[in-house]
Amino acid sequence: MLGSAAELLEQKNIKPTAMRQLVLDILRNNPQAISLLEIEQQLGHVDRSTVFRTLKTFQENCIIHKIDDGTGATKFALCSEGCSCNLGDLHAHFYCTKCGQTTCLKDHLIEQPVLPEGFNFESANYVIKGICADCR
Amino acid sequence: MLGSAAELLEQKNIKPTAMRQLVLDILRNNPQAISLLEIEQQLGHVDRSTVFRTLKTFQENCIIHKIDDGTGATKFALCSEGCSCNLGDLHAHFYCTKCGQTTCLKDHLIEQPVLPEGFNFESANYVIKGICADCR
DNA sequence: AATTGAAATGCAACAGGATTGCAAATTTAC
DNA sequence: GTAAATTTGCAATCCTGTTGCATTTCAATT
Ligand SMILES: [Mn+2]
Ligand SMILES: [Mn+2]
Ligand SMILES: [Zn+2]
Ligand SMILES: [Zn+2]
Repeated sequence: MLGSAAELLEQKNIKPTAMRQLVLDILRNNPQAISLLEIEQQLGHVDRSTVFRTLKTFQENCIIHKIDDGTGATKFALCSEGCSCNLGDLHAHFYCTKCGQTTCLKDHLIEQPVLPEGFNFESANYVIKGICADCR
Repeated sequence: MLGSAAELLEQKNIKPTAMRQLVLDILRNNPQAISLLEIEQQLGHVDRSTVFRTLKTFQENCIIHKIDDGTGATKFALCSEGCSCNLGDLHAHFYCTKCGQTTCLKDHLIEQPVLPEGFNFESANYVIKGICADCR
């Protein structure tokens, strides 16, 4: 893993502002996917829209990917090194119905699906729901 | 397929009120998954919360299943005859990024996933995104 | 160092969807 | 027919995401 958040940002040609470094640090330190609200709370007194736009920038540059786990609040997780956010990087996610945590299942890659004639694949969101190991 | 909506409801031990029959008819006549708002609009002057609770009842009784296609608005589609909403009935869905339609891919069944040690499977939401046959 | 233009931020407001409390109406049970 | 339970309608609220705009920050240029 790269050293500082600033280094990672510069490597992607993103100006490493204070806010961006803080948000990225949270994402890096968090093993699970987290929501905008959770980031906001971990940071304390920050502006929601700034964090929102920060996350948008990160997504556009494939630093993080988003997961729609069905809770209504989009979750975000760090991309792996070398990720290009294409098929081959896409993986399933696990949502624990007990603790509400959302986990990247990096080993569970999403394969090119067989679709009806005329349908064209672009991307996918695969969320598996159940009870996680910590909650049993 | 069963005859009237009323019959289908009675078979599931649900009181076939006027509203429930109307909502069920819309769901049966619609080949694609639809949102609460779309149902509301097709019905004209109905109350959103009543439709909302109707859909909740239908879900609880496995008459319909819900799909979170990432648009922010939950979609609903009729369950197949004999559906128990368990593994074996679960299937993927397709969201067209051009026309916004969400389609049941009934042939694309969701298999029991291989999960990390200690994780327990309950259900899944698998949405494939791309361009549908009508939009090419 | 001052100027200036671009980028980022903070604040406030708004949009859209989901959800609830509660009273009125309808249905069912006795 | 009366009482209890269910369903409905209406209004209000919550929650998340998103945008407009003024202000600030930053970096390049003179
Ligand atoms: Mn992930
Ligand atoms: Mn379906
Ligand atoms: Zn858990
Ligand atoms: Zn389409």
